[in-house]
Amino acid sequence: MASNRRMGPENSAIREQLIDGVEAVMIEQGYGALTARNVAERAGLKHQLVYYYFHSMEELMLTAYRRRTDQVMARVKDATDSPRPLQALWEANSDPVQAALTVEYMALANHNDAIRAETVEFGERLRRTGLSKVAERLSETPADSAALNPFAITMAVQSIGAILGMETALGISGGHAETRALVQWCLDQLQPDPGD
Amino acid sequence: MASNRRMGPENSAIREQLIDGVEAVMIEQGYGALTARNVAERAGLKHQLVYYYFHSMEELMLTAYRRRTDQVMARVKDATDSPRPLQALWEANSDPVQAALTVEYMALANHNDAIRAETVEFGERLRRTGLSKVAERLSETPADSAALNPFAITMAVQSIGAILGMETALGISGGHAETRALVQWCLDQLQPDPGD
DNA sequence: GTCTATACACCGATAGAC
DNA sequence: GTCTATCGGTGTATAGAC
Repeated sequence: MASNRRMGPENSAIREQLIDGVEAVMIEQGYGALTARNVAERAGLKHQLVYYYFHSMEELMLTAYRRRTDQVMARVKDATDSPRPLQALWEANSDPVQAALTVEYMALANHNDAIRAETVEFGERLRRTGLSKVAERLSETPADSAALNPFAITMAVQSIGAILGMETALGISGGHAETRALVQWCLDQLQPDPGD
Repeated sequence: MASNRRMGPENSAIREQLIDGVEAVMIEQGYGALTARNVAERAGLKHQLVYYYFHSMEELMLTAYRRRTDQVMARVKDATDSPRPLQALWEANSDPVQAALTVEYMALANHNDAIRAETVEFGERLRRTGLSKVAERLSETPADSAALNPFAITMAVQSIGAILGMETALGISGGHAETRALVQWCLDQLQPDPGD
């Protein structure tokens, strides 16, 4: 199984270019087109270099996925540090390009054990991260129901934002304006804009 | 372009078996594994039969997709005919197997023009269909805000249900119980169960 | 209707030259 | 570090025998 092929260093610029290539192919052609030849060509490199820097395509994919989850996590942390964490989460969550990539990785996760394991761990961690500051702020406003659980509100906001982004990426727009208005109304009830 | 290859009839049982094969492969291995060989083998047939009943893999995929959208549409119509259309939509929308298939087709739609066109048309139509009865019922209850638009509520319920299903399919469960409680609370406010 | 045989392209992965 | 060359395997699609 383990071959004794020569391998390149982990801090190489070429390595990063290959990972960039994975994301480009993923966005432009989808996970089905993730081949060593496509990825390398997209990065202006020869396809054999993939196997100099990575043991397999699988390893390259997983490395690229981890780089992305780190970036998303950082963005969510920034959002929750803002004065209106729910508002920030909402705005950060409906970018169509990110949504298209998310769909692609979710589909991949459904059929690839390594990506799935990473996705589950990341998904749970992401929700907890988004949660803490939201819970803090939410406790400052009078809740009129036990149903207004911070976990649930965070998930609702993230879910609606995610689907809005996915649909926008495809070109579906029916009901979007109305939905944005509804969410905004809810957010304003829960955490009034200090500027108002 | 157009070859004059012999083609089988459109009302053949083998045709349906091939379409069943597409869905099986889609669920078990993902759209990346949608090859004539895989699909036919899954249906217990030789791969050349694909090209006797369909002009191309593309045509087979599109045919399978249309069969599925018809089924989903029928299910949503049933839901909206129930006494609590929103409640029915909610329950019909978070099935993990369906959600996994939906993710797969959304990813495919992002990179395949024919599937995308079909998805956009279907998505807009599905939302309008879910909408009519919801609007009707909603107008019977006193609305305390213009934000409670039927379009928006339908989309919110469908979005949260879809993400719940997708995450469940992967194995993510954090916050799900809380979110279900929140949605149920909202639904009960909007359309109280006549049985209560 | 269904099969064998075949075309040609592309895949992951490796060996070894430079 | 990066390249040429190569392996066996699999993909779509077609022609033609049965």
